Amino acid sequence: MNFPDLHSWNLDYAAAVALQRRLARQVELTNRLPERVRRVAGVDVSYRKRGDIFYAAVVVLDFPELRPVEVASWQARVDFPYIPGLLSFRELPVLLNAFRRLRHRPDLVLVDGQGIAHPRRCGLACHLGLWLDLPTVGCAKSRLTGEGPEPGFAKGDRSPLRQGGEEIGAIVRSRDGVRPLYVSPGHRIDIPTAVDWTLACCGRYRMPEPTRLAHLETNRLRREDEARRSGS
DNA sequence: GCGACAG
DNA sequence: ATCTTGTCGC
Repeated sequence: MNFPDLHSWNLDYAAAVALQRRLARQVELTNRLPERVRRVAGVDVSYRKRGDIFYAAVVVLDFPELRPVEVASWQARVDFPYIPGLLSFRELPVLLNAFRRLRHRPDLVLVDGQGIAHPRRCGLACHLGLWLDLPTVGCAKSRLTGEGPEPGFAKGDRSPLRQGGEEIGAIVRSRDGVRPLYVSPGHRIDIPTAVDWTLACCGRYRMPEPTRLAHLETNRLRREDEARRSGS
């Protein structure tokens, strides 16, 4: 897998928005998953509120066992600020570098953030899917845009997430009674299938196993690095 | 101008 | 995302 150098986007707000509009046209919303999905990956990024060092991790699990089979990570300084709608410009570079260290190519990637449930239909999951040329799903813990009714109480209950006339994702109950997830396609997958895979990857926790484990790994890395720094 | 706003 | 203590519920 080869990746261009992304250390500096060198983009202002208008240019980033323009780029997203172009990228959104390349997003595919039809299923292009292999007949048999054997490996599902989850990605996440962690950092301090007041700190520019980002820790990214990608965890690959086998399916349907959902056992971790490989972990890759990367850390780097990030200067791009958090701007609602431009999250991918902040987290994508360090994430791609973590992916670059991966030996096994996953069949599907679950992302902590939105897919097409984004003002310009180009959330982090879409941007990552396009870069990696892989099917991706956005599994966000909260809403960025769109509206929809509260889904039922039971695990698996869902309701459509819409913006204007279009359906951009689903509000999904991943466990009984928990706050729902905002699921939307990232790339090469449709909405119902994105929901199916999200639920298929959920164990006894609110977050799907791939992103949940990536989150744990990312926090472990940060604690480790911070301890290493204060001790030297 | 005002409110909303993934992580 | 992170900060941060105790507290409510299974």
